[in-house]
Amino acid sequence: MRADAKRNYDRIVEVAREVFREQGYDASLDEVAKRAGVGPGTLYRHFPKRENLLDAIMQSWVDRVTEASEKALAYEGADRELLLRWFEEYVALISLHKGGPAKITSAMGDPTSPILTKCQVLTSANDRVIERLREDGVLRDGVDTVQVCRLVGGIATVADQGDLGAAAVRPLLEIVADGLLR
Amino acid sequence: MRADAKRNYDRIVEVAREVFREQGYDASLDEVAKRAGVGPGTLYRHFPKRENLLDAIMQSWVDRVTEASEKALAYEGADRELLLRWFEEYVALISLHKGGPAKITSAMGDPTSPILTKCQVLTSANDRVIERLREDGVLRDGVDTVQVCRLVGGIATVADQGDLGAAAVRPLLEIVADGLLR
DNA sequence: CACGATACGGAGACCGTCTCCGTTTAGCAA
DNA sequence: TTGCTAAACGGAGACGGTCTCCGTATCGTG
Repeated sequence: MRADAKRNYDRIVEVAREVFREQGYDASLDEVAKRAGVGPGTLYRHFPKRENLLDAIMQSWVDRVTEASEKALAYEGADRELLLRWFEEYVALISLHKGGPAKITSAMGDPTSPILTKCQVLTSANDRVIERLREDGVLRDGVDTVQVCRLVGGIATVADQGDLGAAAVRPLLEIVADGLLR
Repeated sequence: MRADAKRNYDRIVEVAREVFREQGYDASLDEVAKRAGVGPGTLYRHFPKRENLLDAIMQSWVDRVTEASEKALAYEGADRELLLRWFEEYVALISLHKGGPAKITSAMGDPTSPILTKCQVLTSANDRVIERLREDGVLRDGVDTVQVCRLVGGIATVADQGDLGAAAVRPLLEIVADGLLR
């Protein structure tokens, strides 16, 4: 990659992160290009689809994810509380941008999604928490990771779309947690 | 309303129902106008916002909703099964169109939404079921109708976006139901 | 420094939303 | 039936977003 290309690439990602946080995932890409001081052509060459840009933005995000799951697993307390803490982290992680919960949760079931690999990091982080509970023998029978992601992702999605705060989300997570534990 | 106006109004609603079912809630409105054989101006005069058109489409839907809740309440069996049957009806009702679950669930918390009144029909139908369970003393403490709508709406939303069938949705509903019952 | 590969960026095609306003029509009254 | 007016129509076009094409500029190597 040529030096000027890399400069533009980095700058676009940086600006896009800012713009998406401000305006959500459907912000204008020409706007991103303009703010980054490049032509739309340049942006679309580096990132042919909107998703490719999102993918690039998420590089730093994957680190956070693993970190969060490790933090949750390190918790020395009741299983229910461990699960709830993880759920809250999970919701926070996918809600960093407006529209994130819907985007990420639906990408999980779509093998062609460009952000699939990023989502898999999340699913496997979730899996570690779920496995731990299964080993403790406190998990409902027949539950799999994907189902948990869908349930929590669903809550995060409605919270995102309805501008609900953590206080409104917590009881919903508790209901799901209690449904998952035996 | 003049006769020709009414004719066009009705025709637009009819066509829109068809187009939305085919292409989802973000189908082109000019396309709707074209298929209805009217100019875009006519469409936008009758329905200044996309939501107004959705609202009109939903007139027949509200009848289905009350019917469904009555059917659920008439069920003579275990509370858990009653709740699950209602949940399945609920999901089906809001998933009639692609994008419906997200639209309807987020409209519930938005007092300015033009489809608010339609959603209230749904919330109060849900409320009747929840009240029945509360009277039976099988409901978890501190649960309110809105929370239930959000949980089930969340599941329906991810199912809608991920093209999940009833078979994948059922276990999720069971988990939520068990979390809601004591 | 020269030259080929690489990257840039803007003009513009395309599409959806929505408005403005000149034209048409319904429906009433004489 | 005819004439009139308020109501309704509908299409041209402004606007904004997406994305492409291609002539131009730049990098970095020989």
